[in-house]
Amino acid sequence: MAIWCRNISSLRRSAINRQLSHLIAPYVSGQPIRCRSTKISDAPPDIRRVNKNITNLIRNGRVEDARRLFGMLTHRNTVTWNSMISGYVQQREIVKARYLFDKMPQRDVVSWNVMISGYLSCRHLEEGRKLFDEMPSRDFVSWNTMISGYAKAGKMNEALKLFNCMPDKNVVSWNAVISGFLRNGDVKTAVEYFKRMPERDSASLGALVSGLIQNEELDEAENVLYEFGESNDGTEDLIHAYNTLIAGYGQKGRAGDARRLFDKVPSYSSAQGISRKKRFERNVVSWNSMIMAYIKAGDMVSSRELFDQMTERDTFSWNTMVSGYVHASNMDEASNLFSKMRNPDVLSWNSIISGYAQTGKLELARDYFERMPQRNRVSWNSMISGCERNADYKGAIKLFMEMQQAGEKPDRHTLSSLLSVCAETVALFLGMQIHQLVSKTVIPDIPLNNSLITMYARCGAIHEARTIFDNMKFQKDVISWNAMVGGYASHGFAFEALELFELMKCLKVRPTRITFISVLNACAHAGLVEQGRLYFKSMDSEFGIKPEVEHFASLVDIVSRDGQLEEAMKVINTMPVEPDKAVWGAVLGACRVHNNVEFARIAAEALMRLEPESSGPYCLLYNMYADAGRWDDANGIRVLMETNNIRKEPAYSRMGSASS
DNA sequence: GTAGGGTTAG
Repeated sequence: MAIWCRNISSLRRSAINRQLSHLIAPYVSGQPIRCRSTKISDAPPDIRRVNKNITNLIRNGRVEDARRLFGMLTHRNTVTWNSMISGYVQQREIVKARYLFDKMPQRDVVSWNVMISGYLSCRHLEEGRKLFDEMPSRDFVSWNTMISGYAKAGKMNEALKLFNCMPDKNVVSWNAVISGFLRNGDVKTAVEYFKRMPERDSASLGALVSGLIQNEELDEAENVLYEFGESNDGTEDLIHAYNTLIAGYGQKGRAGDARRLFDKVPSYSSAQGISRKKRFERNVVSWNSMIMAYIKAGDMVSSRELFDQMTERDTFSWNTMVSGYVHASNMDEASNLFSKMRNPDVLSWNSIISGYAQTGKLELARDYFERMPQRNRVSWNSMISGCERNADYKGAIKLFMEMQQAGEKPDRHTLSSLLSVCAETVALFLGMQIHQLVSKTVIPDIPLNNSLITMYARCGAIHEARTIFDNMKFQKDVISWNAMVGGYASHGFAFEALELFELMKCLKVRPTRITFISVLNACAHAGLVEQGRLYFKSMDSEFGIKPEVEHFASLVDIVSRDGQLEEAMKVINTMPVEPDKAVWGAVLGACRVHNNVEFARIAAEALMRLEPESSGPYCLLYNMYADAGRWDDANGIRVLMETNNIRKEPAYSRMGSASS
């Protein structure tokens, strides 16, 4: 039988063995361990088999189980030790690995190599190098491990030193240094070394092309593809490399270039008798990549054309096309295509659901959601975030409860949506509970921390928001800053908002249009007229942000609150965008405070045009006329209201008392 | 398919 132990019956009695047999069973010839001691104890010691079990446990992430098995063995060979050490290395448990390494009776070159690679993957370069220098003999792997360790850590000088004094380099050594150059952005040297390589294998060209694409060197990638793609070496995976570049062009929105490359690849190879794998011809990935390129460029017509031409589509092709339509907000085509599918998988269903949910068709989304054969976390998240974005806050919470009942655990996306719900509904208590859930279930990343800040800030818990913000230390993005600056600004902490804004500029965090909305708002509330003007000017002059209508509204607000109503009108008359109700609302409010009836009339009339149903401007103007004793004008407004069938809203009860 | 190095497409 599969497990060999010297004294199997005593082992069997022990609890640990019961556990072990349970967990080893699936990996041993698919059969549970039979506890008939005669059969097992008669079995010959098969270390290879035991080693395999250890490896399998490790492969399934059960290193400690492997360790328990390892500890029970009476016969181990070097491979047993090496496997166990490698298990710890994979788990980054370098101390435990080293303990075994020091304890093992005999080491071979693999033991050293495993240990070295363990140190390198934990970024302990010096320790790795120490072992490398100590080891009695080295093979290719030892050298290459060390070289790639240096290359990955960005220490190309050290990598090259080793590479140059390496007695015999193989293709892996070359690949390691070249990918090191590429990772460090040294494209030129990478290509140079690639050209100098004595031999290349199937991965060399593909790795170079992909590395060049990551360095935004798409044209260079195309050059090397032509120069080296045709040579005898490395042509096996030529289509792979072509596809890489087609996809690369696609991601950069260069659908034309992608197509040019796509057209260079024959649809069918004329070479007969060569295995399909080795022929240079379009495969389904080429087609799918090209379709994606068109979708990325927003050309749904061409992508559909290509899709229709395909003779062999896989689920990926269908899903790409469906999600393309979803992103183009063409839900009719998306669902049309979806209804024609081979087997929609969970991704296909999720595309449709999120498409409907994001476009506000929550009932349709729910309908598909109910019908899908299998749901995953993304399905739930799509529904919840759809509800949140369409202001169905109750629906979002209800779905979350259903999700928990269904046994699906929330992830950062779920929690982020829920925090947005709390922020929108100013539900501080629920928000705090979600915060607890965050602490329990995930390590918050930047977006999730931003959601927390926004939630607390919206709920007025500005100190809580600031605590999260400060705890993020250097892990902030501009959204974190915006959330905090905006939180201060909207709760009347103008000074704190501006202080933070200045700090953010000092730290070279580039503000966005959102930042300036908060900053200008803070200035408006704090009455900082000149500072507000300066900030407004700096938007374009310092940061190249063209002011939009919201910013103009703030500027108008700033100057008109200060009583500079003529100045406000000048801004409105010269601004390049159409003034909206926020702009005129600011003017009207200031006119009321500063008692400027003439400008109030202009502002109110503009508002009446923009919002014909609202009684607000009528009421305000009425009150102003009444206060000024201009009863004719006041009555004129009343008549106008009756003519236009405007009913006063309860919020404006002040007018009722004034008129009666 | 017992352990160690580089690396490639949607």
